Amino acid sequence: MGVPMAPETRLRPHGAGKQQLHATALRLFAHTGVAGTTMQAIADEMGVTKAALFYHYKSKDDLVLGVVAPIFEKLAAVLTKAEFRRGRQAQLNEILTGCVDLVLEFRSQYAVLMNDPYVSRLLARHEERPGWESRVGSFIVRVASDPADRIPLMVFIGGLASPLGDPAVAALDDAVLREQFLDSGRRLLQIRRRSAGESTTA
Amino acid sequence: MGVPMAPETRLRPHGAGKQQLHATALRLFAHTGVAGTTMQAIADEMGVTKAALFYHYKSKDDLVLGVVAPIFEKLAAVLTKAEFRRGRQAQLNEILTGCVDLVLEFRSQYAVLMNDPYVSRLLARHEERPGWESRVGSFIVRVASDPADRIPLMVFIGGLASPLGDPAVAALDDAVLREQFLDSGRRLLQIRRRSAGESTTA
DNA sequence: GTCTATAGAACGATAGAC
DNA sequence: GTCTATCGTTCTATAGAC
Repeated sequence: MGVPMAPETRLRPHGAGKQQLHATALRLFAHTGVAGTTMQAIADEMGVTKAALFYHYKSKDDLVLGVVAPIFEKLAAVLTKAEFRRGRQAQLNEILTGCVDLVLEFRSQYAVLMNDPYVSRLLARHEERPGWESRVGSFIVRVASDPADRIPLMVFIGGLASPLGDPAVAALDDAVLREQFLDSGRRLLQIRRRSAGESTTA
Repeated sequence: MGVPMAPETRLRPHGAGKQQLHATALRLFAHTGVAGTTMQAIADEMGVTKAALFYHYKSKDDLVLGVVAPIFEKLAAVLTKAEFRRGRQAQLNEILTGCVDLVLEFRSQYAVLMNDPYVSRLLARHEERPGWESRVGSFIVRVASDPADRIPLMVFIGGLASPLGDPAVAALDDAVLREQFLDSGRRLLQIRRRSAGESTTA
């Protein structure tokens, strides 16, 4: 899904911090893909030269990791928290609320982490990292050992990234978005509205 | 689909046709992304040289178009068919069944068409093409003029690509997959099971 | 229809001046 | 902390032999 180019968050050539670099890189990653975004393009967008970027990050992979690391860590936390829930309903609910919060907080970072092959391969290459894909994958397998049962969950986790690609949707209030996402997830995963406790039907 | 298959589809360096080229390119596109897949990599995978690829396609963009064109055309047909339905329920149902059929028939092509930024930009650049994104986008707007109402539909259309990334899911029978996808979509979009008629609640 | 060889541009990344 | 300049590699794409 395409992403609306932001109205140009240009910054002064000198004195730019990692904040703006992250934001600019993320915007281009979401728009052109990580592999399709060159260091030159990021530098041009910021009004600096390529060499300035390599002062802050020793490689492109390093920059990509810097951009996706925050949401990666939080996703891992959501999975861990869900692991400790007893019962399928409670685990699904934890995933539901956790992922919705993640999407709202990180927006396009969610799509980049979930959909961009460059990121998947980069994280898998770093063996220190647990490899988020196998992490998410093995979690899903535990929640739904039968492959057919995984489908709604995977549709939801993957589908969450799409709506925010629509500018009109992205402009909605967080409260409205949260309610819509949660409702969609509850219907898809067939979750009762208040199932926070540990008692489940399973 | 009346595709003229050569009686002997051998995979050795010489004699490989566009069939194998499409299949090989698609596999790499799905795995590494279009921007991250070089002509060299495709050639290596097929056991031929780069130059051989440029005999069949005059450019990389041309190859990409060749790979995604079939599903692109069919997606456009699904949208057109849905446009002629009267009532929101009937339109949603048409989209639901059409997209599910598309995913099952084209598999990873669906994910590449929907998720890869290279493809979106390529199709948008060709003004002869309607631009599939604006096409899908404007259709969604017609079905759900309120942005908040679009969310479930976009979650579904975008989310359909995810489950088939799991090998265990991809190995399931088409019939099982179809049933799971349709059930997921009906719950998400709140579609009655037999809503083929034109009467709706709206 | 595939090969070898290569052109010309763009890539990630580095060195050294300021 | 950013610059200019450049290195070595890889990219898409082409030319010409077979």
